[in-house]
Amino acid sequence: MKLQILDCDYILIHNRPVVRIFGKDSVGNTVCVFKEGFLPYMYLHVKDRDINDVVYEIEKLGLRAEVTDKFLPIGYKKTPEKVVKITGRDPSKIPEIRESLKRFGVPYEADILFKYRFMSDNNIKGMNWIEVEGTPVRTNTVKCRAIDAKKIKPLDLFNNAPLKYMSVDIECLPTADRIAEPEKDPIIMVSFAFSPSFRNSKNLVLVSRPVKKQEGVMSFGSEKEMMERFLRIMKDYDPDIVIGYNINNFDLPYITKRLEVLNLPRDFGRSEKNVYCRKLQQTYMPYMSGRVVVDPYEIIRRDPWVRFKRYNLDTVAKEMLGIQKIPMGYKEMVALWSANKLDRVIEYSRRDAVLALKLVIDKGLLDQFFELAKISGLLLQDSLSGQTQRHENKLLNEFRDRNIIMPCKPGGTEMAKRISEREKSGLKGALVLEPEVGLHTDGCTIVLDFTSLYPSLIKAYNICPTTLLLEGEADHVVSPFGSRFVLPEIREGILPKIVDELMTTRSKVRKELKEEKDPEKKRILNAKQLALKTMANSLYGYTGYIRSRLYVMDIANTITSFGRETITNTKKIIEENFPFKVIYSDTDSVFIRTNITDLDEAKEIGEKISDFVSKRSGKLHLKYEKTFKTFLILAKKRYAGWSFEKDGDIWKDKIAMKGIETVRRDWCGLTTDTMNRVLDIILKEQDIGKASKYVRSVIHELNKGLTPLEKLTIIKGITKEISRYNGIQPHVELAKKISKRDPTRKNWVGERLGFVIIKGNQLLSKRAEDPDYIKEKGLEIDSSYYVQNQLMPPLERIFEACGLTTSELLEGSRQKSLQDMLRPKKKKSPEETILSGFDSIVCKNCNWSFRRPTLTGLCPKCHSKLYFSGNGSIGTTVQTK
DNA sequence: GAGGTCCGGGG
DNA sequence: GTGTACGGACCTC
Repeated sequence: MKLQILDCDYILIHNRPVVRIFGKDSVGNTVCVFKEGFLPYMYLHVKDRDINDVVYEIEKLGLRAEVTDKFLPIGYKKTPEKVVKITGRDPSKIPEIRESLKRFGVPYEADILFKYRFMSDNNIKGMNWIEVEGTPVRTNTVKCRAIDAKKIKPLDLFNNAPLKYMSVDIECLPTADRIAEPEKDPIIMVSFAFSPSFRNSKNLVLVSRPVKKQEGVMSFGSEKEMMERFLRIMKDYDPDIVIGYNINNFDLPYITKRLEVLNLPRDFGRSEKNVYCRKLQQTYMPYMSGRVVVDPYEIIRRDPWVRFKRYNLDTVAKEMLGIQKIPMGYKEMVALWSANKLDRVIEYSRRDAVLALKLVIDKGLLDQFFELAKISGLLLQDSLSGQTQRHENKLLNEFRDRNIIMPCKPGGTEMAKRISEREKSGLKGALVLEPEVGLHTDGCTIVLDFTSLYPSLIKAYNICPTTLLLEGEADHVVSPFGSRFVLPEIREGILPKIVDELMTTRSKVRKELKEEKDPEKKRILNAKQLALKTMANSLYGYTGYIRSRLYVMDIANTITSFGRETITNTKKIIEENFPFKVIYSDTDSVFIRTNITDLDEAKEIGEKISDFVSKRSGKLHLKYEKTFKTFLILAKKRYAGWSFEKDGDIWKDKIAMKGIETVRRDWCGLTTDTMNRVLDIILKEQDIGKASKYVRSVIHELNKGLTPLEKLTIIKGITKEISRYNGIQPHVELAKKISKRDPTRKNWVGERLGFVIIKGNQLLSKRAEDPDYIKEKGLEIDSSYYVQNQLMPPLERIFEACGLTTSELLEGSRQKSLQDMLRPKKKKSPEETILSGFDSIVCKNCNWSFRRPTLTGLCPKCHSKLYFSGNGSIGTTVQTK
């Protein structure tokens, strides 16, 4: 029998663990595989004691202990060490054993989840396929077919088994003016959406009170009856994937609590184990045995590729699917329920369930997680959470193959040590060169970057805890940071091996992707190459992550030091061999200012430079990324440019921005609009005079009161009781005012308030006013507030970088030509070194030169702790003996 | 620029 | 369940 692994757990039978693997066969049947005979174990590195004495003492405790040879993970050693392997019986007793054995030495692998220990040792990975030989068993512990496995063998199959997806959404009836609480407030509706359909229905709404008979609606006499049906639908449809928008932090915890209150069972997973939500700090973690709980909200919010202003279902569904929620305030819902007018509430609820399902299925939200599970070996449910676990599991597997043992997660004392160590010596990050601030318009600015710089460095220099030369001698590489790593001929590092495998597989997958025609397979291949990239790129982060099992500061420092050296060298190579200047660089990219105006020519030169540098960079590859026809840089990590990328034969342009936000929640629409327009004029027309004139016209309209109130409205939410706010905040003050005017409006928690600042002598925060009230009373807005607090701060920085002072911008004293604009006008402040034209400014103190006076008038160099001052030494190969 | 605090989604 | 765990935006110094 061939099965794809969906979930795994264990139970104790006669005091011995039995592993259960929940799998799907190729036609979608669920099968649970039972495997007996596997026992939990851990290792102990004995310190200051005779190892045989320790074995004897552990055996006295009734545990199996044996001496075995293992490599310790940190520091290169020619030969393995003697460690004790301790085998237990009940996995849940291991933590206790671990603690009691700490007096003998350092425990290793004593906190590996039992299921992952089993999976790792049997080469079984989440979402991968296995071949099982065994006999059927009768059991009432799992609610699907069960077999007792004699043999389990991993298989290499590409396709995925068909899965059943179901989304759930509940509506509750708050009995007070606050978010519903499961202890008190009933569930009034449960809606579902199914893929594939459930008894020919794509969706279904349950209502806890009688309603007229209609398609797709089932009504009940009470909440309890409705929830009983909920449980039956779970059982009958038997989903593999349970979806819900914010299901992790709302619907599922609510349902489980409510079932408890109603005295109903909570075993709607695939086994006898109850569904539960483990609370950790602020958020919950779901557990539903044999199934996977998927929260599109959490996935979308964490996706680095998409950014939305808000992440509520309405916004997200509109942006991603082009479908919105049915508009309804929660108060309206309560009112409609009281009035027994339920048609719209039912459709509202149904839509929510449909949208959540559509997000996951139509947008392929799980594709990448399937692949991440296959690569890391994690179960699908766990692959949904962070990078840390993925790397830990991957490393555990790789370590085991090479007879290396894995450290435990850091405990309290170890963490304290790490924190103080980090505070003392610090972790130096990437190199960000001081940019040549200003508008660059004479020629194209070419951007080149190193593909996967950190993974490439790990590979190129064999950087790994297991190759770090701490003592003794062997042929090695010295990093700019000063750490030594043995050459791969002596010992290939694990990190380099992982990175190599990830990168090699990725290029293979990308090749397949290009040739593949089947859209379904294409989708999987694309998800796979993205997952491989994610894994490769985040491995560096894991080494520097303070809670990592393999936290070695020298490793993280070594990687970044090589990175800094690479960038420094690249800048040098380019400037020595080409007539261009590197005007900015961040981590793995260089920005080159040229005098070339033709896009194709710029691309050609960019590629020529990339090749030239790549040839001199060993295993590293610099590649042409894009061209900016005009480029405006304000500061490190803050720039905008008129970017051109070639799509086939056509150049596609857009305004690209980094660190210059035009959209921010606490900015009004006017700021966003003005900034976008200003950047457009500056970059596309290169007319700073026109841009500044535009700003003045905006201010003029504002002063005359012609700007629509909607453009001036700032929205902020009230999240707690008004009385519990300490400071004075505009939207809170406004809420107080409204309550005073209309005493019926007093519950504000959860409301989002739009306000406009009006004229007056009071404190600013007290001058926030409701836009409707302003219209009604004809109040005057505080235009100077909008100029000073909303418009000017972001605009000032842009114009300042273009050589225009604030007063010039506001007064428009002199119409300027572009040439004039590029010359910073002489300012009278004595701190500033004054220059004209394109010469640079030199700081007397540190000799650093830059092109424009900075906003503060102080040298950016002397004030920031930068890395590149003393770190220029070059990694060289040292031969010993 | 560093360090601390708040808040998200859901009804 | 052999685990204990966010992260981004914003504000202040």
